[in-house]
Amino acid sequence: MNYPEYKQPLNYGQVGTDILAWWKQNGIFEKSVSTREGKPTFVFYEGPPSANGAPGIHHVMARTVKDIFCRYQTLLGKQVNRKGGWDTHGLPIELQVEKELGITKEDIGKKISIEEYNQRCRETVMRFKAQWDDLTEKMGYWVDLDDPYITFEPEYIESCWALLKKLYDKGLLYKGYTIQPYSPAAGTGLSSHELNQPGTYRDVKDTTIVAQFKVKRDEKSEQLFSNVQLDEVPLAELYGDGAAEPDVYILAWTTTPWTLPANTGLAVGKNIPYVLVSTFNPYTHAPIRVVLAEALVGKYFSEKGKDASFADFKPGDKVLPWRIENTFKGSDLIGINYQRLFGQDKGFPAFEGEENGFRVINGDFVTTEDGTGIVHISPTFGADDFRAAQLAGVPALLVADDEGKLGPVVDRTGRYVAQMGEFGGRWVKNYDGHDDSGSDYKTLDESIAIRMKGDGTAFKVEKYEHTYPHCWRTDKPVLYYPLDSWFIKTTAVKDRLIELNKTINWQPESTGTGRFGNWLENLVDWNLSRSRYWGTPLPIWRTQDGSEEICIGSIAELSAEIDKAVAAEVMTHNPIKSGEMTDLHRPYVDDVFLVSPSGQPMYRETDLIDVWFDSGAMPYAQWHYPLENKAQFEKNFPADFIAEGVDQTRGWFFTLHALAVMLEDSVAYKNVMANGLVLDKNGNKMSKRLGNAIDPFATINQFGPDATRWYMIANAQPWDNLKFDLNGITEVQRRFFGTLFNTYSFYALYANLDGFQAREFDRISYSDLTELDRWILSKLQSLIVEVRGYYDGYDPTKAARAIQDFVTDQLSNWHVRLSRRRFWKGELTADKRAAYETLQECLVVVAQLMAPIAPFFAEWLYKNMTDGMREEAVAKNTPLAPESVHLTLLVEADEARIDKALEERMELAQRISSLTHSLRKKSVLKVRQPLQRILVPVFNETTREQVGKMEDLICAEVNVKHVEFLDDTSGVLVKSVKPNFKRLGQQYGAKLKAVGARIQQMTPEEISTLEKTGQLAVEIDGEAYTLAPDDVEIRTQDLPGWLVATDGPLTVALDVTLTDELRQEGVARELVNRLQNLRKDSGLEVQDKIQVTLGHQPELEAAVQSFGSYIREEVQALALNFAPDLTGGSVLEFDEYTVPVQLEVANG
RNA sequence: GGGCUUGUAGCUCAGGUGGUUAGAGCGCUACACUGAUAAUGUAGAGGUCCGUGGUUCGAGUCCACGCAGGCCCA
Repeated sequence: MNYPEYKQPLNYGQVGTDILAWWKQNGIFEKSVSTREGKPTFVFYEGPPSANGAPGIHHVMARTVKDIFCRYQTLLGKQVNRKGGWDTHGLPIELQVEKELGITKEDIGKKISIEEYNQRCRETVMRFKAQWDDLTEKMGYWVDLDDPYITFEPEYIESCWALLKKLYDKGLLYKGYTIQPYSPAAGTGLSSHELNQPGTYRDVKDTTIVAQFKVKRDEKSEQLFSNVQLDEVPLAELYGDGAAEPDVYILAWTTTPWTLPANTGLAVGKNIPYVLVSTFNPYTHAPIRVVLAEALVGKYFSEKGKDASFADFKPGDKVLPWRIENTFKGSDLIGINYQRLFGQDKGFPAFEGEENGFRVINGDFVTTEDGTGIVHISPTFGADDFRAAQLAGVPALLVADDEGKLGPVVDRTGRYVAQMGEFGGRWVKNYDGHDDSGSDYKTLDESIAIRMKGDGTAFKVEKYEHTYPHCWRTDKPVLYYPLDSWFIKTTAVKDRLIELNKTINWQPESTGTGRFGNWLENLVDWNLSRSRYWGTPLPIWRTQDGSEEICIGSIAELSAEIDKAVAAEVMTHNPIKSGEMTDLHRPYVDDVFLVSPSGQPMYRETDLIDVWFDSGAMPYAQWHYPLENKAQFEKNFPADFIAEGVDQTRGWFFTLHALAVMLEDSVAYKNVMANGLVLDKNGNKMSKRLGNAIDPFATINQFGPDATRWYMIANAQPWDNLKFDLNGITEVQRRFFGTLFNTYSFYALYANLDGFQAREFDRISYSDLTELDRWILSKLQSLIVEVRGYYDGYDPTKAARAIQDFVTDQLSNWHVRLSRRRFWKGELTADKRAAYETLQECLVVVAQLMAPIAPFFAEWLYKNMTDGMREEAVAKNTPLAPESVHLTLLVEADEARIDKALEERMELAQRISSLTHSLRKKSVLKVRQPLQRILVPVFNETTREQVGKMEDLICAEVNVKHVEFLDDTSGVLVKSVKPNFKRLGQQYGAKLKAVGARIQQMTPEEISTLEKTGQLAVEIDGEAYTLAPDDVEIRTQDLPGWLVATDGPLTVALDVTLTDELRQEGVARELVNRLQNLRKDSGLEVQDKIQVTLGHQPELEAAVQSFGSYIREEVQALALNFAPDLTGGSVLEFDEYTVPVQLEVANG
């Protein structure tokens, strides 16, 4: 047997297992790299996963994408090294350890030492490595698992240090502060993760204030004082005689009144409309004018008070009279100065830069959803505030502490500092748990509100319920508070980041230009600091006062510095030299003290660095570069290709890019694919909690890795979210893999029967092939071009769909179906050889094309198809010499064999066949009943010629004797016209409707005139038009007296006349069919010869009389006789009668 | 709240540069076929192309504003 045969259905899981074992045994992955030694490289970076949890089905998705392009490039002959990696640091690991130990961060250093804690993290982080490795293998992801980079290893950390020092030396590493969520009661900053804990956001009732900020009258603000409206109505008329001109205030709302004394700016939206309103202060009843967003006027002023009499207003009236005086845009207000709410005159401190504060600035976050459309800015207590103020050059209110160090007006315990006048020492919120139950107890917010009411600077004070984040540990409200951090000055290279990003090929493009591009446009400095324990320590040592510092770039450098410290008696000995310190993590680095040039001791900054730095540093650190392996690094930088989930856009994709630009002035990757999420079949996120997570192992086990991968890739484009439905895999398995398997089985069955073995040489020459063979080979070449194009363009979905359509629609359902007789009939003729060779070529090429996506099945198919050819191939070193499809070179399309005309006329044949089948169906004539002819109307020679060439094929497929053509001259065609709107629209524009209607009314005579003379004069609405043939599409509508079917311009008519001969042939074919069934039911092999005896039946006898030899040949009968007295045996059932039959296997 | 993204048949998806009758596969119904048979063929049912406005002779397609889902960021 030349070709292995398999039982139906094929066990795809088993194919995966078997091929995997074979790969391992023969080191195929290693060979796929080593056999490409010296060839051009394709550089791929593995984004390191974290092995502290079990892998999920979405990892199969992401890794399939990676694998596809690495395998494809290998097929192109490139060398693709794939170094694996593990991400080992970070918060999720710490949290997991804390959960398992039942501790919190506060217990670290108390209940458990940092050393023990980090040891636990180190053990935990690789806990699921075995499962990950198992999945990697089973899903067929080829990556080097033996020599991965691991981010917690000293060499890796040392590389990170070296890179940090490079940045430090370039002046790109600095210490500053940002506004972060902070828990005063716990004395610690909170990560966004901690803020996202369930229950942190709670509804609270706070005192809120709409504050009035008094505008300073100057050039900028003059527009608020003198304008048309006000001039028209004398003041006296409004407020009574002798009234002074009212002050103008800007209104701003806050839910945190305690931040008002720290206000230094007001933000407006540039394009938001604002109004100036005359009214009274509801508490002091003083006449005032206020500025607020037009959209929010209704929130503060009732309809009743609109344009009401000001003179009649009396203190105590509920309804405030008001009138709009003027409108402005936000941009008009920017730059206006106002008076500080709690100024030095009221006993509050002066501060640096004060002269630049108390201005109206732009804030792109300002909305008119709530408040007044103007946002009070206190740069030390809000992230937006901080940014907007920084952009506008508005200072923060900072005061000096006892040591002269500047800080915000709230200390780290949550109290106002002493300088804060009458409020000095007050708690911002109740962080110390003091008794606040007394009836005369006032919160700070309330005290401030009372004071402001008295000052006439409060426009509205009310309790308001809103959601506010709380510390998950202390249950106290979070403060947004300035905290020290180390930053990488990414903003310094912003333009270069943007410029180089434009050279990166993003798939999909919108992620690169949109999500990533916008992120770069709005770049802020990269906050590196993390106040944690398990991570890469920041290698910076500082003196107590921060005046001297050093950034360490290697272990050797650290050791040398320690020596200096030992000499200065800051350290007793050098733990690196003594071998005590082999790990660069905390706490060991914290126990290292260095000495500054001026002799001061230096302590390490206790921060760890952002884990994203770890992964972004992998192009360098995976080779322990820049400390060694320069050549290795340069050979593998930048990457040709990376792929991860779209959620990595601001994670790994960014850190890779940022570091590459800052360190190498280069992109880190040339092509990048951002794949979407894997959701459950209803479009919900998968989660273990909801129980809708798919187990990747069970899935691969059940369906095999190939169907799983194929489904994921073919169903939706990788960058779209995938609604993962196991039924989809079943469908892929049945429709695609099932069909492909059947096609192979079909080939194997008959090739083995014939003892046929395909060879690379000694094949039927191309020119001797039939149209059908040349057609599928032409389609195959077109497919190669198409699929290569899709892979080259990083579009695996289209590649998969093209392969799938070729296999199911073209190869299986047309070529093989029409070729079946060629395979099962008679001796191994040249035509039969041609059929085998054609199918063989198609299957081998399909195996290659599908190999990147379905590596196991492709291997199975390739080996089954070519193992018998291997020996000769190896001897002659031909393309089929490699033992594995993954070691081959992807076939190039032979463009000379692409015959577009042939492809077109085959499509015509397919459509004509389909139409004929549908006609048979309508007249209830089964395909087994031969018919005399079909009629095809043709309007031009080309169509006639094309269909003519396909006549035999069409006849065979639809079982008719002839295809006849009907041309125009016959005069029997009834035609119809359809307006060509595209052309008409361009020509007639608005007149198109009338012209179109007129065309649809064209008479047969007019159609004929248009066709013959090439033009037609018509009158529409009294105007004369001349129609050209291109203006319409002419098609056959009907053939009177015939049964017709149409498909666009194509029409087919079927001759349903039955002659005696046709009838007899029909009976003969029925008989063949019944006998074939009987053969099959009797369990005969395809090659068994038989002897048949039939009972007496006139119609059958007549049919046998005329078509005996045909019948005998079809059913492989040596004899076919009638016996009038035949009894027993089987019975053949025909439409109208039954006949006894005896079937014997003939000997010999 | 912002950025990006998706929305077309029961389900999964196609639908260059606008062209009047919006397609495919699966599923469903009916019939046929039965030496690829857990396959195949033919026919049928199934659509406010998320909504509203606009541009246009003409919008699934272009524009604006919304709605819903998703991701990231505040």
